Amino acid sequence: MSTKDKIMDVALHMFSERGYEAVSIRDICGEVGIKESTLYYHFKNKKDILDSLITRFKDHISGLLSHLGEMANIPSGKSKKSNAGTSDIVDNYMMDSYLFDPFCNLMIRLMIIEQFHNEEMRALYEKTMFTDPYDIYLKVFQALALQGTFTEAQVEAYVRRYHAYMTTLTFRYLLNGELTEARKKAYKKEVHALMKGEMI
Amino acid sequence: MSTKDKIMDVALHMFSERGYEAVSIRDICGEVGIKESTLYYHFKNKKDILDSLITRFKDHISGLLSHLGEMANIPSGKSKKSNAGTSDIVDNYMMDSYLFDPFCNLMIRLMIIEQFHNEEMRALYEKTMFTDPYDIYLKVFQALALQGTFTEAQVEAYVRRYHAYMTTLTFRYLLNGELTEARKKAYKKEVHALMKGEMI
Amino acid sequence: MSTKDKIMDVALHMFSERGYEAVSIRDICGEVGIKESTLYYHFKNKKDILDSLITRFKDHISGLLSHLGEMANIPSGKSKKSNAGTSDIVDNYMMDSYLFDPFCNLMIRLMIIEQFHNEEMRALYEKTMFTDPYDIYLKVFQALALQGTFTEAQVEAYVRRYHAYMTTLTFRYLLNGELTEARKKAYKKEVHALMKGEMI
Amino acid sequence: MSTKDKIMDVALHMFSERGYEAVSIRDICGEVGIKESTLYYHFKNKKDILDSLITRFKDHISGLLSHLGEMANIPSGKSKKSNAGTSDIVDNYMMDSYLFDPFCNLMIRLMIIEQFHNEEMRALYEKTMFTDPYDIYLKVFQALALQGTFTEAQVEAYVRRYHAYMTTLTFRYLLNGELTEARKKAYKKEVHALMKGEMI
DNA sequence: TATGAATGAGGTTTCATTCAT
DNA sequence: CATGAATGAAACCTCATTCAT
Repeated sequence: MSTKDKIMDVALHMFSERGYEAVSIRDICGEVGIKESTLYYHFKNKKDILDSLITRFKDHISGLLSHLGEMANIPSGKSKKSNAGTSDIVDNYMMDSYLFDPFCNLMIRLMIIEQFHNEEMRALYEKTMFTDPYDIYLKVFQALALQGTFTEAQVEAYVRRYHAYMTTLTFRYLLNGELTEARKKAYKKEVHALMKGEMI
Repeated sequence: MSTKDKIMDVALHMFSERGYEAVSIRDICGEVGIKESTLYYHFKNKKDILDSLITRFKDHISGLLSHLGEMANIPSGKSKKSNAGTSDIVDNYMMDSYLFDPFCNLMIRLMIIEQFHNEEMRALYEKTMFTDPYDIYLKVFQALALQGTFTEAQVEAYVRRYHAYMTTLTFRYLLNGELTEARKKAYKKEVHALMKGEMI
Repeated sequence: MSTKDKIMDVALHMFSERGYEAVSIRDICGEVGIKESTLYYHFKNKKDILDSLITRFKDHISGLLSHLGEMANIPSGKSKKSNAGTSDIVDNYMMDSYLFDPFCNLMIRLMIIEQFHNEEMRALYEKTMFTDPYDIYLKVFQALALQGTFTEAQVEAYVRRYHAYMTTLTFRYLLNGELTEARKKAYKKEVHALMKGEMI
Repeated sequence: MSTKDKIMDVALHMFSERGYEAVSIRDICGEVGIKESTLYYHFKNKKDILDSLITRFKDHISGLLSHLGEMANIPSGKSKKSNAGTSDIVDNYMMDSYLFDPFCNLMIRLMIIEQFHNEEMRALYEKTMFTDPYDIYLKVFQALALQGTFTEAQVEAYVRRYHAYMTTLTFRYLLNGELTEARKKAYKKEVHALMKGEMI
């Protein structure tokens, strides 16, 4: 990993634990193993590290969303197979590539901290934690409705419900202490249980 | 308001916006209108302000819980009237005296920020945002079940669902930007709508 | 003991350990058990405590010296008895009432610390640790010479030697760590041994 | 001289006059001509300056002692010439390289101040002002005894006496006010006079 | 790329002191 | 006598940053 990447990695870990302001350049450099003056070769200033992280996060998110968009455009004439497919979307995209992804998970934590006093962060947080997921779930449930799993009239209520479960479980299990494999597994299992038990 | 209370008030507002570490004694004193040295007459050190806030919060919470405990012991032989009563518990205690309460709301925000690196905060956050509310809802729904609103078998699922809605809405509307009267009203309305629409 | 005396007592203990500047009003008041503002009822300011101590010390010293002066004027026609008497002077005055006296001992320690940067203290230190003792020993040895213990010609050399022993032992055993009874006893014994062994 | 050395030099001068605690970082930096923040580039904290001085002093001392040890091993078959040699040891090592040495002299003053409340300092002070010198004088006088200057039986008494003279004169003339060339000269002369006058 | 050396601004805290009660 | 409340100054130290090498 390049020095620049190492800096971003260490910075994100620290920012997401203690908040941007509470982390010092010294803290970061100490962990990376470079002198403070060296950091300024790679970044204009402290803010620049944060900005780079945000940019990288936005790119990651829009990558995910565009992937998802392509998927949605595939004609749904795929019978049963695609049923599994649609909820796999949630597993693969929402979980594996987003909530469970180390980079994204830490970015979410950082956003949660910063959104209280940073409007840019608030907007991003709102979008990536509430708006986007809702839209994704909506698409998924609409696809499921097309497959006859349930009626179109039920879609909105189901989406709301699913979104509520996912959000609560996320805050409770994924944005708390360290994100271990055990926690991910437990989270996934509980989501699937709720999906089957209360969604039909 | 005494100087000490003013300090705690200002400190909480700032801590809950920017996090404990990012707020300086200078910031607090500037807002309160005292010299920094004066603050140290009232508090041993910066940490002491935080500790005092936490103590006050814990007292507030345990006050609420004990009140609630007394309520639960009142025999439920009150027909329809008490139905309204049980969900009033949620309105009065969970909302008006907790989520909407200016002090508690800011303490929750502060806990959210600090829990990422402070184990004491994490435990308190887990308890006051997930464990305690769940237990409260459980009591309320058990009372409702006794009144025949729904079967006992349904209680657990309903509690889970209600908790999920409440939590998600709380994070989305009450722990975001400023807590206005409009937001509180909207929140209450939406909760009631969900309650009636999806809980029967 | 009056509050004022308690303050002086505590102050002297602290000053003689850590030096005047390094001891704070807070330290003193904390130990005495009063608030800082109370101290200013008894003393004009911090310097005033030190000045009071110095005044008290000077009074003590001049009391000792005038006592000693009276003794010296007593005609020495007392044969053997007065021999013991003259060296009792050293025991009673130099040791019991000066070097071993808790107040004086601590004042000497304080002077040692302060004399490095305080001319008033340097003068007092020079006088009470070198000049005065030398003069006292001189008187004692002159009395001893009159009794024929040794010749007048030897007096000066004996005084120099005795002074050197006393001073060295004092710095080594009495101005070091806590002044315990054991240390005093050991000191006295060693002085007497040297006196007998090397002074004839 | 490097900035770091300049800091240590200035710090020692100030510490040895007013005591470690009473000297502020500001005082030191003002004299050195740097900003306070610069000092923290060279030293971890204030204590680190003191520790560095102590380390340097201990190194210096052990350098002297090991030199002295080598000397002692040289066979004494050198007749009269070596007589002068043995007491030159005292002149060169105890005086020129220790008591008169600007660095050591100031360190001794510092130790005297600090030993009253700092056990590490007390031990160092005891060793370098009483124990080590006694051992050195013992070796010198034993060498002189071998040359027949006096009998072996007299050695211990002579060492005690010499040590007492040296110590007293040191406290009186070398650890008092500024250490001028005149004072050094006077001190040396007086020591030599005593040596010749009372030691035969 | 990386570092050594420096800095102004600001951080938390302690200092001696005052003054009304 | 004693305290509660306040303060300006100064203590030690950390901050992000710069710049020559």
